[in-house]
Amino acid sequence: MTDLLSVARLAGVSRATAARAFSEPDKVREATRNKVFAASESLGFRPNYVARQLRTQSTRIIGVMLPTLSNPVFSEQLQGMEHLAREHGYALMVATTDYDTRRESAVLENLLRQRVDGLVLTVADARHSACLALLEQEPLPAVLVHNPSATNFITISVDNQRAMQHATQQLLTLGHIRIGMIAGPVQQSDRAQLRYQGYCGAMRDAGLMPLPLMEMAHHTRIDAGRLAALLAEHALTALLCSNDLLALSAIGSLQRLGYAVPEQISVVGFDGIALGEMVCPALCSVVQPQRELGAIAMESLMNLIQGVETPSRILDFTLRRGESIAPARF
Amino acid sequence: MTDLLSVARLAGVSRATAARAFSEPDKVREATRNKVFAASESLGFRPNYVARQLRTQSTRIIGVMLPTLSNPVFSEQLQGMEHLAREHGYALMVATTDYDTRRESAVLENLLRQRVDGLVLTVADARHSACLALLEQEPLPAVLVHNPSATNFITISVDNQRAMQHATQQLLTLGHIRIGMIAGPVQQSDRAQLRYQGYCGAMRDAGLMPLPLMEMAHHTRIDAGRLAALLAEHALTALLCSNDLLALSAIGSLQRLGYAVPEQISVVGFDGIALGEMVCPALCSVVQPQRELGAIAMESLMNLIQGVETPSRILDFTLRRGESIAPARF
DNA sequence: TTGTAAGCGTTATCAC
DNA sequence: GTGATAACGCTTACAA
Repeated sequence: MTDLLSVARLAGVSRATAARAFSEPDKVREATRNKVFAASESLGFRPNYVARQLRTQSTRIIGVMLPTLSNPVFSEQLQGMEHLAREHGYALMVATTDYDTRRESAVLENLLRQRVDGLVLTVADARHSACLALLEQEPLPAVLVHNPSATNFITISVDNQRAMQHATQQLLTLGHIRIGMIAGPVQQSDRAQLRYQGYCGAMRDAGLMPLPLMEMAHHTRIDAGRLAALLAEHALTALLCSNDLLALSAIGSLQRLGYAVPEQISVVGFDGIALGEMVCPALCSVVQPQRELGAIAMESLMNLIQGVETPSRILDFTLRRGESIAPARF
Repeated sequence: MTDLLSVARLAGVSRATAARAFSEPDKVREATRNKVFAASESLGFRPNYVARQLRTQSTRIIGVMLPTLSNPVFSEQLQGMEHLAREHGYALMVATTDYDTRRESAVLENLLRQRVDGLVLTVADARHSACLALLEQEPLPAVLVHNPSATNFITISVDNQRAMQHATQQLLTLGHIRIGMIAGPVQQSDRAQLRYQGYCGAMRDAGLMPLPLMEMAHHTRIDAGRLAALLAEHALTALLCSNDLLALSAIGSLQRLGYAVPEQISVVGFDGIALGEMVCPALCSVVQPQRELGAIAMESLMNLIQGVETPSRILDFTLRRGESIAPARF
């Protein structure tokens, strides 16, 4: 691959002039500039960003760390970040962790070695995170998404607890009393824990005993057998799920078990993934602005990088009514 | 940030020795090595990959270009690639194009300037792609996913045409005759076109006239009004969809329109996304191994980078029966 | 086993 | 306006 020096030679100018022709075109006489461009063209010159990065000490790369891309919440978030980063001329280096804290640390270390200009990350549990502890020592601009419990960082998220509390109240308003909640591996998700607290709060406010959280082995798939047992044991009429995939999986399982949704049992999800609206019954869900979470996080990071102070933000959620909840029947 | 020279000085050795302590530990006496590590530790040294990349002319970064991350097919594929790349010590630089050929070219140029060691890409239409034309001139290892029509490249995909032909035959076997097909913007997807050809082939083989492809404005969402018109006009009893999101959207719309699926109308999707299995009725779909497509593409790329010749591959599909198709009723 | 020194392809700081 | 030259932080012959 040709370099700037060859271009300069072919154009009959110095390397400095060739460089200027690209970066500060008006500081170069037009004739010279054209010679440089012609030479560049004929040699198939392509600027080497790595060299530039080393020299300028700035990579224009943003490191992105996410638990998984198999959940649309995160891939939509990533899509939102990608668009915004591109607008600002930044590229994305993306890594996933599968909710594994050791991978979180390894990924972070890698990104730091790559000298990314900033980070947008979502960790499994911000309160017990070696990775965040390390990051705190670093002067690198960083924004967390979905991790409001990381109080030492700038975070972008919705109020998970209040959101789930709101959803629970909605069910209570519909006359439900025996309401249960399921989640994926809860140790791996501070979000799920906050959502459970929201459920508990709403139940207690209504003078009801919250049920223990039913924990599934997988973040996004129901164990139909255990679900059936849970329903029977507590005679549930409504089910809250800590995310939409779990909720959709629950609805499918329930229907196969012979339950009518929402006539016999109401189901509520969390996240508001696009698919939830398409299926029938449309999923009732706490909608968080998925792309916007990513886009705003990236926008905030861009500010930080430019030295502009930027606040943490709690974005609004909405409860999408859908068709998967109905008044309780007695 | 500290550099190797400072570490070396603190350890009382030369820069070369410090470097070797990291890259070829056994070529350094243990005592020296420990001095280096200790110095490195106390200074908080972190290798600068950018400098290494410039020096070694190898970034250990793979460029990834995908149409969108909003379709699980692609995000799963990316997930598969990410795992494999990480295993091999490569990082991923990810960009999306929204099926826009101009963005494809821009993204490619960027990735080339970043001097990625290889590329895994999925383009909108491999037969008309400025981006691939450019790439052909480059000596860079590259693998295409989902673009079997790119004959000058190594491609990993399923046989889209045969797969859709198979699905269509399945419907024919069930007694369906009036079978229609819908797709997203077909100009933007060579895959959709291949799938349509598969449908046409099966229909003709059965002595039936294929219907024109019904093109939706969006890749992943149905226009319910137009769908209804289509159904009525041709009195369809079965509907093929060029992807699963479209199919799920179609099922939802149909149910809201009062159709029973599959009793009145059978629906078949394409891709085999995980969600399709969860909903009820479970989506009948041509399943392609999404993660594997990504993983194998990345594996092939790793081979290419090491100079090992690697063939294009057509992976097997399976038809998942699901619950969204049934025998035709007369 | 360790040190010296050149070089990767830029950008930036000087002079002219 | 343009040119010479020194970094940026690392790897790697080659020497010692």
